[in-house]
Amino acid sequence: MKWVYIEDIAQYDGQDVEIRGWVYNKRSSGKVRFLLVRDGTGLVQATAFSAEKDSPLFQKFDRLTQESSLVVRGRVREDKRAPGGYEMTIADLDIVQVAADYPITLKEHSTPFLMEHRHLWLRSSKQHAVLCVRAEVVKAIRDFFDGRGFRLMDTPILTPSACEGTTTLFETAYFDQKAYLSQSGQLYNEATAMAFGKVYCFGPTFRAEKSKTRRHLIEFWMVEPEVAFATLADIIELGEDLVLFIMERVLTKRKHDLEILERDTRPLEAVKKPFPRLTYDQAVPLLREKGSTIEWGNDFGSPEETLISEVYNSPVCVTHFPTAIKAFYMQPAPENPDVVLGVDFLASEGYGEVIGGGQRIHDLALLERRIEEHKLPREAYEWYLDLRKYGSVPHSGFGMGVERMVSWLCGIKHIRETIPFPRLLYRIYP
RNA sequence: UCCCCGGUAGCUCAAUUGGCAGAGCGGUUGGCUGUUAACCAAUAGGUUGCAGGUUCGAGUCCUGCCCGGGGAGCCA
Repeated sequence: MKWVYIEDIAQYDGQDVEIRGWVYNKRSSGKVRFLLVRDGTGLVQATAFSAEKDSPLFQKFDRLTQESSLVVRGRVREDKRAPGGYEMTIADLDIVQVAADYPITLKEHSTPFLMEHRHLWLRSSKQHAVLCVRAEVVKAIRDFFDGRGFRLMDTPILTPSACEGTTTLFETAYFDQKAYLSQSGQLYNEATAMAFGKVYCFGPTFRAEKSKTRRHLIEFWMVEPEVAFATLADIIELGEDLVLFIMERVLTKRKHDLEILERDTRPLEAVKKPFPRLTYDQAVPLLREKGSTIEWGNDFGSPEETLISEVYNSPVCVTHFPTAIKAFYMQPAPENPDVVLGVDFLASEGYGEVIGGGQRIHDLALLERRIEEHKLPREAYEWYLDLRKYGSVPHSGFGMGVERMVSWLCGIKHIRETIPFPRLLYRIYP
């Protein structure tokens, strides 16, 4: 008998097939038995009928517990009463293993309990849906950049020095030296961009920040494109196109998962190019008008991001932040060196910053001065300064946080559910 | 690091002013020919996070600690 996956079951209407999976739930009603089977691709109801209640099939059925593994064989038929619209009439079943008391029931559980059982929680339908969306987002990101002639240039995870500060780095032994886990591939991206023109890196990044909010992970995935000769305006457009590309892909290919998540997709469908642009100078009075106490020169906090996303029914691009609060490599605006050519993309519906980036300093003398002002060890940046000695050009790039994007698309409030095994401030298990 | 909240059965939660520690789910047993987190009946299940204190009496009040959740700062 043919082994098929549940996601393909509609193609086998009227045929005998075999499904290999796990018990999601079961119900019995005298001489009828209902089994909800999942196989990783979907859920299907399998039904067993028998005139005698002690039939061998029923005896096997009654031994099954939640999450027991099994092989069921039977005929597929359309049935409106079944969840999913198709049902299998069980001819025979083999038990692979009878599961011990499964801790996660179909009833409510607290977050600490579910996080403790994350390795099992992944089997639940909503977690399954979120992670399918994540996989689709990752695929969309790669398709987007590969389709536009970007070269994937992976940057190292073990690095000899900080990209920005030094307080948020994980330190590790590197034989007789110290190494740090990467918190951004950007500096290396600038080198590969000068070699390949358009590049991106995509991988995990690590920040030892004692952040304990629904928007932060200690280990998260970031995609970072870098484009030689691109200006701030070019990179903003690239970011818009990327966001729209991912959104369209997920809305078409993961529609079913968004339904499972009960995501109202109308706000996502309404997102259009161009996103509203707002300079920092314009944002500050707007925020104060809405009740924020922000002063010119302060960075946005999460309340400020939420306020802005409430004003616009769209993602918003905020640009030209004060030089003092941004990274050392940010290019000052030509008309006003107190602000930089940087951009933050704030997602709609209060999902916060999903993209941050901008134009990098390409002038050697200015970059040297900034490294000094930020009290960074010059010797660690010699290679980086070389990029400004040998054919320096204006260039720009950004970083997009995968988990924040997934959380926005899925309408999931907490970022920890958007990665299979989240690393959090007080949780590294499982 | 700081602020707020919580910890009672396997799970989710109750417990009046400090006065017999309970319910639903899950488990087990039985019943039911179309269930949708099925339903009905019965049943087992407790070091109330840990240590100390107040009291005739503490799940409840006090002190310290541990663990977790939400937020700030910082950021994607």
